[in-house]
Amino acid sequence: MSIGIKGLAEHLNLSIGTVSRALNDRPDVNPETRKRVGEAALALGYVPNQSGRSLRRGQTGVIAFMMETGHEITGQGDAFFMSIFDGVQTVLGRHHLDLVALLCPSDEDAGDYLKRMVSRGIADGIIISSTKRIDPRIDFLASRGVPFVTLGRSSTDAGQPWIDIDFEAMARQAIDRLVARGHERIAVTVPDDDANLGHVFLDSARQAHSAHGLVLDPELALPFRPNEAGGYAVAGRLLALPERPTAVVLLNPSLAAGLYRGLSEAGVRPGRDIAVIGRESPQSPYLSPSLTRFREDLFGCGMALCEALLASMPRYADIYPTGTIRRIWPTELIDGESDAFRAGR
Amino acid sequence: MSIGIKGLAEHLNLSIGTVSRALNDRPDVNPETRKRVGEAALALGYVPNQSGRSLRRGQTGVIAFMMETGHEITGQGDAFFMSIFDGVQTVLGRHHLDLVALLCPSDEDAGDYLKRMVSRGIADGIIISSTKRIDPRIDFLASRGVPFVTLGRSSTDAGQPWIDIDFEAMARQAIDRLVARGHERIAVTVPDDDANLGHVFLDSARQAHSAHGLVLDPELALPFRPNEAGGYAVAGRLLALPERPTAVVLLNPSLAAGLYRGLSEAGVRPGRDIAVIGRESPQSPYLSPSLTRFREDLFGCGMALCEALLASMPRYADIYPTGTIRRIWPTELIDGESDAFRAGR
DNA sequence: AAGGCATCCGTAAACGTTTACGGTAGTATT
DNA sequence: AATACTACCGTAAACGTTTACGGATGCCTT
Repeated sequence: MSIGIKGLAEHLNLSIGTVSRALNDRPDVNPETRKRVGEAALALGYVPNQSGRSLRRGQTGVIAFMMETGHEITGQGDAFFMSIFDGVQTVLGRHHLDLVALLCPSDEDAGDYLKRMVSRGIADGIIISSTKRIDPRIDFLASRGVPFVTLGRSSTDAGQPWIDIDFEAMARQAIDRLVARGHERIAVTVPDDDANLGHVFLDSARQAHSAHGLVLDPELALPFRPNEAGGYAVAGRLLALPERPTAVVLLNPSLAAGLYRGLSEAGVRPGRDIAVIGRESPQSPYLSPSLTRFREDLFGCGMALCEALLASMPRYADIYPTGTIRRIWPTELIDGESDAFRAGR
Repeated sequence: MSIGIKGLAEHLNLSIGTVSRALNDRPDVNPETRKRVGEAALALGYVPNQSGRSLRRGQTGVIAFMMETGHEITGQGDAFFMSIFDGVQTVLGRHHLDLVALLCPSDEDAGDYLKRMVSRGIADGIIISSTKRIDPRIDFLASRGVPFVTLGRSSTDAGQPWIDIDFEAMARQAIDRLVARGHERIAVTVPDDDANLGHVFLDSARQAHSAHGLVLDPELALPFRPNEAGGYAVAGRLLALPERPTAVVLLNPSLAAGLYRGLSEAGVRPGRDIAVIGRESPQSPYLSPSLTRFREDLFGCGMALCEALLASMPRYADIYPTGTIRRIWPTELIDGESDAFRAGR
């Protein structure tokens, strides 16, 4: 098809070795020759064949981010992943690495899919997200020796680096705040699958309750699907409870909009009739009444994630601090009006 | 690192050629040998090196879908891309091909990014989405000879296959319907960039107006950002118009929720005070009053997209109909209450 | 002037596959 | 029994790079 390094070398009356060195900015090549080669490459539209290069170098220059299409990327928090991608790509850019997303079909087992992609050798390192409490992908990647990092902890531990948002602090702060305002029946939301963050959040919420001498009614742990419709459904379930909670904490960014819609249809107004604490999303700044919510520096989180990955790759060991990086990523509470409602005494 | 075909061959006392043939299910190899090889491969955990294979075969077995992270994947219609992915992957699965997403950083030129990815040889075929009226990516891919298909037409035409949603019909049906209900001041929404669908939609809306002896007031073409906040902004701009339109047509699936929110804050109720026609999104089934909206079979669209791509690849020429496929994908109007409002006589 | 050194470049092997070709058996055909 | 065919397998070249090694040239040192 197009020209290779061989054709380029012939055209320049040089050996392919020299051309390769010139293109890769290696030391022992005449600056003038280097210039000639560069110009000719541009003129002839030469692009290195990545397969040949990967074969020889044993690396691809690509980092992969795995996500599942069935879960609706967006549902997990809209700008959430996009912001993280931006952070990841910022770091990758410094090393001439690129990012691709591995899109696991909804009807396929995530483990099988990952296995296929890894055996394709599509990437030098992998980021997996939405970790489950028990996540076979982790053991698999570890056994294969592929550098990887997880966004989210897991009880499946292979000693890999991870970055995770501080859901403990989130639960504690939310509960503390609500209890201080007189609430005793506080609903919390939990994912409807084995997502690890759900377990972390629920455990912490329970602990925070007992720290105040309260106990979290199991009935008040409402399962959700991570999208707007899921928030709407939560509103329905919440209003249908025999003894209505006076407050609710939303674990997922997408829920607030749907919850607001569901509540408003029932004439229940956040901040006046019920206290709501949620998470930052593209919609949240526009919600009315303004949402009291947790926000994270997701761009920074993406950067940290990427740095943790690179630090675990031998090739970049000299650039990034050694040792496996594991960080709990801080979250910040933004005051709004949605939790202004105080429970009766 | 791990075992290669050479080690496998030594372990079996076979030549690498035979092992390769056995693994690739080629005819001239003893069934028993084939079995032995397969078992040994499994036992030793052999996985073919994709770089070596690609180098030799000249293909990667991967199809790439390019999107821009800056535009917020979700913003362009949430489940929109996810449904399309599902369709694409269904077809790809039939040919042992896989899908990856190329995530162009928001701050990088889409053309440059694509150029890098193509030169990486990361995929055998490329799908590009969100085509612009003038889209340099198209010329580039054509000049490189990479098989590709676009989701969306463009005035940059390189003879490539495309699939595009029927925005003409959408504009026509919406305007016809609204005019029939007495509306004469109908606002339409258009993307705030050079997206091709914006041009198509606006042109058709104009034609539909003149077919009824009306003219579309340029002031009523409201620019939008493709997400919920964009819908909210549209509501604001719409209500601020000196002479308020009696109807509005939303081109993007994400707009309706934000628009509803904006309108409701101003006490304006869709279907009672203004007619609204939008597009299907994950939220739309839950909106109240129910949204009159256009819906497409996006799963099927993804399949068609993928088939159009494969049909343009010599390798699959015998499986898919020859010739470059270009299809306008039908859209369907779902009745709701949001456009019940009839303009005065 | 002979040796040493630096600079630049060519040679060839290697990365892990695939595949056209030829070779060796064994079996069937004349 | 010579021939032809089939079934299976090994050999080796090829894909497009990178890179260790050595060779050639010219300059500087003694």
